[in-house]
Amino acid sequence: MIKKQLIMEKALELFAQQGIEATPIQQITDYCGISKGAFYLSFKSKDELIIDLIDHFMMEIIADIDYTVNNTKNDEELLYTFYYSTFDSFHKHSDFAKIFIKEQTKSFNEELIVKIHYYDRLMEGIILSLIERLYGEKVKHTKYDLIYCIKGLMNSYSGLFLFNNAPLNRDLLCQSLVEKTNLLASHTTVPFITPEDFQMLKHPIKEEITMEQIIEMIEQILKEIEEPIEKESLILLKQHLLEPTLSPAIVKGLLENIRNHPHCKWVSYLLFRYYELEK
Amino acid sequence: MIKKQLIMEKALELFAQQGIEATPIQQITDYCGISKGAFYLSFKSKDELIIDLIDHFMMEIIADIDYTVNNTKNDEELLYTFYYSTFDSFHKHSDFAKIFIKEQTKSFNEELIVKIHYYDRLMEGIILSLIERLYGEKVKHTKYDLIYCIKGLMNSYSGLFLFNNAPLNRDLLCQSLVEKTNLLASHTTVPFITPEDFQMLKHPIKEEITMEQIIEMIEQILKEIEEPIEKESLILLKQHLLEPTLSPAIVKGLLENIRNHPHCKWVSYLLFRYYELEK
DNA sequence: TTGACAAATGACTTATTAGTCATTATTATA
DNA sequence: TATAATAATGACTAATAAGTCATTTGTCAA
Repeated sequence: MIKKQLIMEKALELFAQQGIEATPIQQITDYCGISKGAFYLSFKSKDELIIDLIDHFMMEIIADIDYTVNNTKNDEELLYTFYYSTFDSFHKHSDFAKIFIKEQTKSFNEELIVKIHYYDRLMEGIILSLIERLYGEKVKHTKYDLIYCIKGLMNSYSGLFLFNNAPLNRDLLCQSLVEKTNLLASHTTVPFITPEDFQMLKHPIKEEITMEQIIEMIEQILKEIEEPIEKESLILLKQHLLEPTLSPAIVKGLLENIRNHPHCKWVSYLLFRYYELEK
Repeated sequence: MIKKQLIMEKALELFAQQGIEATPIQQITDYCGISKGAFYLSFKSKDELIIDLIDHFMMEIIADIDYTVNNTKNDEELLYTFYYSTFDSFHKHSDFAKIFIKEQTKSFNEELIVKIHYYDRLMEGIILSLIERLYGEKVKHTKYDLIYCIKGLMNSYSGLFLFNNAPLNRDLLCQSLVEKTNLLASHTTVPFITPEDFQMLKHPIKEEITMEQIIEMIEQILKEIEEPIEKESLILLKQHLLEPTLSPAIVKGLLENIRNHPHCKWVSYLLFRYYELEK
């Protein structure tokens, strides 16, 4: 279903320029060169389009960052790599990042708010595991507080480069943030957010995903993509889920095959977790 | 014009609950117990209401913070006082802070975007003068960078308390932020934002205001308020602007009279600056 | 070539809401 | 009390945009 992708791309562009509310379906379809009716063959409603956009891009962004963090073996580079891949993702999907940062909540439906919360918690989870890995016991009392500092810094500086088209020195930015993070992690003695506070902001980061859900997602993706390698890899992975026959090396290779396809990032991330191929 | 105030208050409440776009004029007027037509006797349009809300509250918040900072003589307390009065203002006007944080930009008209920029720059100006006063030459190369750190921290933690009705320990929060700010100010060696970058984000913070504009504002306020003391003080201050006759002590006293009236905060702030009664 | 099926179209329906204005109610004044 | 001036009303207009569906267009197998 290539049409769906076209609509999502063009809609995102218009949303970033004008805002979501200010962009009528008609304008999106005109921009795509299709009829208004055709839109409703791909999406049930405008809200569904918005939800799909958020899911698509947040999944991709988070899967990217998490993968990068998990595959950086050298602790010295970890923090830098984290910031770098985060800003890299924001930059790559800057249209999405713009609407996401600026149009949070509004009134919108409950589903959207829950979604945004969910991805926010996921991001916090990644940051937390990074902090624990880097600083361990030293930040026992300050680690949850540190999460909010990191989020604040990221937000402040990313706004700067999303809404200013001046080219910026991403290397310097990341070095600078690494220094700041290390400073705060090493010397903070008065944390504001305690472990209890953090728990209180409930909604577990987990949300275990079942094998059935993954299979369903694979079937969905199979309908959407054409590339033969990715397609075959997905089919094999699906069969392996139903009845394990492949060796770990083959599974890992298949996952590498699909990892960089935009439609597969999320599912490959979930499968990596499912098979615990990395920690 | 008490009607205008009523509409602003009720509208703010509904905006904070449902979002601006999602709140029709009819609902606001119903909530006020007036007719729809009456709305248009007070405001030319819905956009004017929004602009007025932003002006009213931003002026009050910024005047408050600036006044507090300028009247804290003890440098030891300065940073703490700054954070405390900021969060105090956010808390006092939490409905406004909510819509302001969440609904930035959208598509909206040019005027709004310029307004928001303007107040953002004003806030940066206050933070900058605070940093310069506290750390002086030591932060020559990092002060502009520090501004973005402080803004990021404020944003991160204020979001936490605006959208979580749990009571929070504001004293601890401020102590914690003071420590963080001091850490960053004392040890940062790799700033990201250079003085040149900061200049590039142009639009001067100044925007000098003329005496005529102040007089016009006073006349506007005189139509809106009833309290006799404030009213007389304003009339005397206006006369003094046209033809200086009062001693500095009397002027200062008159300004103190109006300082805490919601409608007068901005004008009193401007007059303080105009007479340079404090630095 | 034809007929069956699917894909695509865009005029239409329905709903919402900003803003207007002729009419009515209220208040002030003579 | 009568009259003029002002304030308030809400039915109405006009504009916009989401979503529908009868009709047209395109595709492909027989």
